[in-house]
Formats: sequence, C-alpha cells, structure tokens
Amino acid sequence: MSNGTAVHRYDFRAIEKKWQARWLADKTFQVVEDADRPKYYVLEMFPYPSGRIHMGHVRNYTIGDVVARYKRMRGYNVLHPMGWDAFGLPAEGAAQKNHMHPATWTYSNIDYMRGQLRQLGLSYDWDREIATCNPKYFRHEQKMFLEMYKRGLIYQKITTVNWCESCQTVLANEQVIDGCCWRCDNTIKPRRMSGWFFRITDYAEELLQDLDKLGGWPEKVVTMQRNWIGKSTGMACDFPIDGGDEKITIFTTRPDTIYGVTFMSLAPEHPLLETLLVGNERQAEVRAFIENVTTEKQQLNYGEEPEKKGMFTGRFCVNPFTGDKVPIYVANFVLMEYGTGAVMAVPAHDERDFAFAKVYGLPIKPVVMPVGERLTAGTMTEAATGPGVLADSGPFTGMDSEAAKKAIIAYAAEKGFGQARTTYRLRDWGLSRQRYWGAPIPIIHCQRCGAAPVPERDLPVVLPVDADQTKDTCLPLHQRPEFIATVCPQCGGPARRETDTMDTFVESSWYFARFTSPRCEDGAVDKEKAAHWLPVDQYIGGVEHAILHLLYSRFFVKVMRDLGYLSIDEPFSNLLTQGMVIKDGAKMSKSKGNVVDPDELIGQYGADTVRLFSLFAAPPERDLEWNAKGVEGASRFLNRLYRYALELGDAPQAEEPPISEAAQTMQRRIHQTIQRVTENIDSNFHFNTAISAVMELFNSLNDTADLPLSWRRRAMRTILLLLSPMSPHFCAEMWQTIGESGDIDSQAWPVWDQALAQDELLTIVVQVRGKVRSRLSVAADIDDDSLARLALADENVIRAIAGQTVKKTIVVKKKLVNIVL
RNA sequence: GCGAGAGUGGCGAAAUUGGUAGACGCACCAGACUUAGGAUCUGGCGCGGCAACGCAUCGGGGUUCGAGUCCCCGCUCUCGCACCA
Repeated sequence: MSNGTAVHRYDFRAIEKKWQARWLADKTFQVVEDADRPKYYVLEMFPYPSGRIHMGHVRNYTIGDVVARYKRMRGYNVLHPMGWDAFGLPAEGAAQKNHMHPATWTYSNIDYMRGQLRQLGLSYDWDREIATCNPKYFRHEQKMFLEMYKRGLIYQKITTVNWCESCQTVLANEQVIDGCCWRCDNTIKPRRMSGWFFRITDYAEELLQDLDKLGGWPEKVVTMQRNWIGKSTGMACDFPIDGGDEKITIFTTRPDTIYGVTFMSLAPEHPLLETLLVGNERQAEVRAFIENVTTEKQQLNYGEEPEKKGMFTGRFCVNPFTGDKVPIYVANFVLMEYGTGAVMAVPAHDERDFAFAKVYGLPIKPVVMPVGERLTAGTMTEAATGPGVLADSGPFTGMDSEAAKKAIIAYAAEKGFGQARTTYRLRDWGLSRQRYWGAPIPIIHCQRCGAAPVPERDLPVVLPVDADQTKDTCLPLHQRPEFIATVCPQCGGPARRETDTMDTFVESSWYFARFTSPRCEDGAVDKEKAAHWLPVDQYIGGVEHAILHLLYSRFFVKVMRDLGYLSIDEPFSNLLTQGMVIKDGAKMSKSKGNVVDPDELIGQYGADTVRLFSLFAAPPERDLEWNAKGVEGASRFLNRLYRYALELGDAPQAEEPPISEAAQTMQRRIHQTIQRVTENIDSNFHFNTAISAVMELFNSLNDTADLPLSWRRRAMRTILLLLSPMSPHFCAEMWQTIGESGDIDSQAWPVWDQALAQDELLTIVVQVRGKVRSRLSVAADIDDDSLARLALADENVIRAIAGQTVKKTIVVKKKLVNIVL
C-alpha cells in the first residue's frame, strides 16, 4: 500500500489497541449488583481452550457482545462473563505429544485465547473469568456430587463398555469402527465395568413439563429435547411362564391390542432367559443364537440396523387376559434398555411384529378394527396401527380403542397382574471417565464400609502430578498407586480412592451459575447473587448442544434448586442458536482445508470490520457463508464513515441555520433509522438488517447536497451510536473525531420520535387489475375519496383502463389504490 | 420411516397484519480522477424487448381486487431421532 492511500484509511491497529487498553485499565465492563437498574445476564457458551479461537467463536461472541453493549446502552445492568471449559481429552493427547502436563498446555492456551478475545473488543467483566480445571472451581462440583450422592441422585452400576486392550481405555460408540479401535485397529471387546450415574431420569417428567416454560427457545430445540426424553404412557403387565413360578413383565403403549397377542419377544440380554433355558432341550441352539446376535450387534456401525431375527425358546407364557399359551421368542430387535426388555407381540397391529410373524409363520390375530373395516388375518398385507373398535376382545369387544386402553389397564390393576406405567427414552447420565484430565470423583472405596464419600474438609480431591513431568504425565488415576492408596474416612482402615474422573459436561452444567459469584469460597454460588442474576436472560451458542449441554444444564439447575443453591427452575430464559460458519458450502474444518484464521483477518482488517461483516452477512440463526470480498465491503464502509468523520472534525463550528427542507428530510431519516435499527435488534437480533438501515442513512447523508453542518453532525452522531455495539472501537474513536464529548461507552441508546419519523408525503401505488401502473405522491392525511379520484385521473391509469368500466376501487390507507375492471 | 426447518437475481440476503418483489452488500459493466490503481468517486445491474410492455419468488392447482406471504398436491435440500414396543 503506498503512503498516498494511508490517509484514506483509518488506523485500526492503533485505534483498537487504544480502546482495548482503556477498557481493561478502567474495568469499563465490570459489573456489580445494582438495585436501581434492571439486570440483564447475557452469556455465550464458553469455549474449550483448544489453542486458538475459530470463526465460529468469533461469530458467537460477536453476537453476544452486541447484545451486551446494546442492553447497556438501553439502561440495563449487564452481566457478561467469560471462562474456559478446560478439562477434556485433547489436552491429554497434546500433553503427551509435547511432554508437558495437561495443565501447562491448557493454561497456556487460555492465555493465548484470552488475548484473542480481547483483540476482538469483547466487553467481558474479566474479573469473573473462571477455568473449570481449577480446583477452586471443581471443589464445589465435588461437594455437590457428595450432596447428590447423599440424596440418592448418584449411584454406581456395572455396565457394558467398549474396551480397547492395546490403548487401555474405554471408547465411545462413535470411536468403534467395524468393531475395531479407530486408532490402533485393535478389536474392541465389550467389558463389564463399574461406573457412576446421575439419576437424571428422576427428573424426566419435570424436564419434559418445563419445556413449556421455554417460550424464548427455538421450537426446534424444544422439540428435540421432547423427543429425546421420549415419554410413553401405557401398561406394565405380567405374563406368567407356563410351567414355572416366574413372570415376564412387558410394557406396552397399546393395551387395547392385548387380545391380539400371538407370541412374546425377549431381548437377548433378558435376565429371565437363563431360567427359561435351564433343562430346556433347545438350550444349545438358543444360546448359540443369542451369542450370534450379540456379536452381530457389536460389529454394527453406528446407526446401522440388523436384519430382524428371532428364535423360539421352546417355552411358553400365559396371556393373563385370555389364558392363552403364547410361545416365547428371543428377538434381536428387542432392546433391554427400554421398557422391560420384553415385548408382547401383536402382529396385526405392530409393523415389526407383523414382519416377524410373516417370516416365522406365526399367527396374526386382528382385534382392533379401523372404522368401516373388517380385518381378517388372511388378507392383511400390513399391520393396522391406527385406532378403531375392539373385536374378539372378551368383555372389551365393541369398545373404542382409546376407551379400551383405560378399561384394560383398570382391569389388570384390579386383578393384580398389571398397572398403568410411564416410560421414558431418556437414560441415566453416565458420568464416569477413565481419564486423567478431569475432576476426580470424591469417593473412597473401603472393603468394610463400601463406597464412602470423601469428607467435605478433605475437598478438593486434586489430580496427582508426577515429579518428572516429562513422561507419562497423563497416566490415568487407576494406574497411580500413590493416588489410590488411602484410608477409609469412616473406619480408618486401608481403602482405595475412586479413580474415575467426571465427564466434562458436568463442569459446563453449572458454570453459568458460578459466574454470578465466581470467587465465592463457601459454596458453588453465593445464593443471593445467584438469585439476583439468574436465570440467564439470553444464552447464545451452537445448535449442536441442543440436547447434551442444554439438557444437562437444565437438570443441574433443578438439582441445585433442590439442594438449596438456586431459586430458579430453568437456567436460560431465551436461547439463540447461531448457525455455523461455512465456506465453499461446507463447515470450516482443518480436514477440508477451508478454515479462515481470525488472527489473520483481524491483522488485515481489524476487529471492527470482522465483527461488522460477521453480523451483516446473515441473520444470526442462519448459516453464514464466509466471503473474503464481503469483508472488504465491510471495511470499505467503515473507511467511508472515517473519511466523513474527518471532514466533520475539520469543519469549523457554525451557527445553527434555520431548518431547511433538506434538514427536515434528514431529521425524518434519522428518526426512521433509529426506529428500524432498534426494532430489528429487539425483535430477533437481526443485525444484518439493522446494519443495512445504518448504511442507507449514511448513503442518503452522502447524497444530500447543501445539508447544514449541524445536521451532518447529528446524522453522523446517530450513525456512530447505532453502530457502536457492532464496531465498538471504531465508533468510540470517531465519536471523539467528530467532536462529541464524553465516551460513547457511557451514552444512552438514541430514541426516536414517532411524529418526526412520519413522512409528510406518501408514495401511493396505483394498480389496475392488480398490476402496478402508476405511483402518486400525496399528502399523508389525504382521504380515500380524493385519493381514488386522483388515481383515476392519472394518465398512466387512464391508458391502462382503456375505456373499460371500473367495477370497484380498493383503497388501502397509506399504501395503494387498486382499480378493478 | 418419524420429527423440525428451508427453497427468492451470478452470490450473501431484504420484503408490517396478504398490498411497490429483490432494500443493503458482494461480484460484474461503463465512466471520472490518476504516471499507475486491487484506492476513491459517479452511473448501471432479475430475465426478454428499441420501446410500449411481457415474464419472474422450487413445480402444479386453489382462495383473493391483490399471494414470496394463506390453503391443497408434489419435488428438492438441510438438520435431528432412528428397531422406543
């Protein structure tokens, strides 16, 4: 760039550095509780300190910062904090590779990324910064763990996991490819292991019901959570085993079809199978089948569905309603984890049972007749799953299926072999991780006393650190005898520490509450401060957390409420799920090679330009297609403003001239723009249209000749105020350049005057048969009759009517006239 | 399969309760100023047509004086769940 052009561009490096230093030194965005102003808590999902921020972060945090700055200008006392979701597996990999402790790697990343966030000019109260890997943070989590444990909200159970022998670790389902480890290709073995679980299912009903309170959430996310929780109501019913004392309990949502049961399906893992098989002549065959389908299941890829298979066990059970003997099958499509792991099969009214019955030649017995139909087993080509009238159903025959459901449940309850039951798809949350870099689970196992909680005075339980930090720094806790060996807090005898750490989603389930009192040492939160600030008024983040983090956080808030920490039911009143940043039609990712580095962009254009473009290119909820040329457009706009501001700054102060026509027009535009920008932000954070409104005002300012200087200043002043949440450094500097006093950071948001925003002349569209034929410029207060007369007298209109008879003239106030022929 | 959302210029996108389709920006074209321009400024820019006009919001119907917007039938794409009994 030659020196001749430098004067035409603002020095973003100097300006941004200046204001960032100032905000930091003055603690401009520090916040304390204030009874005189309404509170507003805006929060963006905090990042994992992976090393550098990416464009998704830039977008997310820019949106949040605009909201924070806007609400401050509107007079709110705004809490806007930032922190680090600092535990997690990537740190272990990086630490091993670089021969350093995960904490060293993590904290150095935090330092770098904090610098990046500051370079973006984000208005955080940095005094509230937290990192979840800090024992001062997770000690409170450990305390809450103990409180939950005491209340029975946490338990231990043995479950099956994916184990890789060569890596010595548990793998998530997604990391098992064709039954092999994704890293070393070693065959994955299922392993029964003990793990800790949160009893989130205890809160299933409340988590479901309270979705109705989340009016400020995207419908999509609410629906996803509703489906995830997956409530089903129906009946549990016992089918006694023929020739045995045991009973098989089934769960069904269709009690009305119980007279149509023709066989029973059990999950291959069903505990009663053992009893059924002992001394059974089909034993060997059935066991082989079970083993077969179990192996097959383990080798399936994620989401793949095996062919439906089953095998007769050789045993029967009895339908308590009919007294009929029904054959018991093992079937590979019955899930042990859902319902009771046993399904009464009604081929006539269930698609899977129908397909199964066809393959294995089992009888089909229709018992619910759709209105106006008479089903027969021989002619059915598919299951009839709709409602209808009961047939061949004993005393319930002739009843409507909905009524029959209730009657049948009542009958079963009365006879004692069944009752109404509600089932949820939601499962308890397994929080155990066999990893080093996580919060240790504060439990001590004693041979005599069992699982004993670590006494509160011994918290936090911290991670052991090797003396020699150059090797094996991430050795899991179960391989560290010095960590494991301890004494039982109850009996004083020898004991061993729990070696699992907590899922990192635990830390992120309550960090938003911690921000209200981040240095509180007495507990997870200062109850008064938490009560003051919570709930979060506006939460902003990616939709990928629609279930996981957002469901866990909702659960944690309810638990913390029940433990007495919080007085709210829901953590986030309003949720904005911003779209992804994409380039060349795909999400930015290293593997695709389409990443844009925020550091480079900021270095080239400055933070204000990057912020402005990311807000302008698309509304926040939509995906944002990154466009390098578009960034230049944003930069161009700021530089045009800069040159205009310079001119104003240089112009001598003149006396206020009487208001001219041009001034009046400008005044109207100013008020119209304030209204548009305010409404665009308030309704749904549509910053893209807000910015375009400001651009229009500036364009018209540029196009208006002989506008008095004072009005140029007023227009520019408004532009800077409206734009300051989006491009804060630039506007703060230009505020000074045009000679305004005080800091723009302490200015109030401008207000519009409806009367001044009103146009005096309106452009009325005149249509003939719905097609635009002319436009009229008329006084705003014109009456309908005069308007219609004017329209009919217009020469374009006369030509379009071409002598035909006018049937009707429709006048829409302040908008249009339509002449119907 | 089930659930949710979306289809508008070359591109990102705008369009109160149905009421001027394409604001604003990018790209592109022409011109001005320049030794120079990847700077800046001015003008143009949905498609067809010299024009008057005609045609245009995924496709097909419908309601209406008037439909991007409402209703019905399709098509395509994105996301989520995926044997849930």
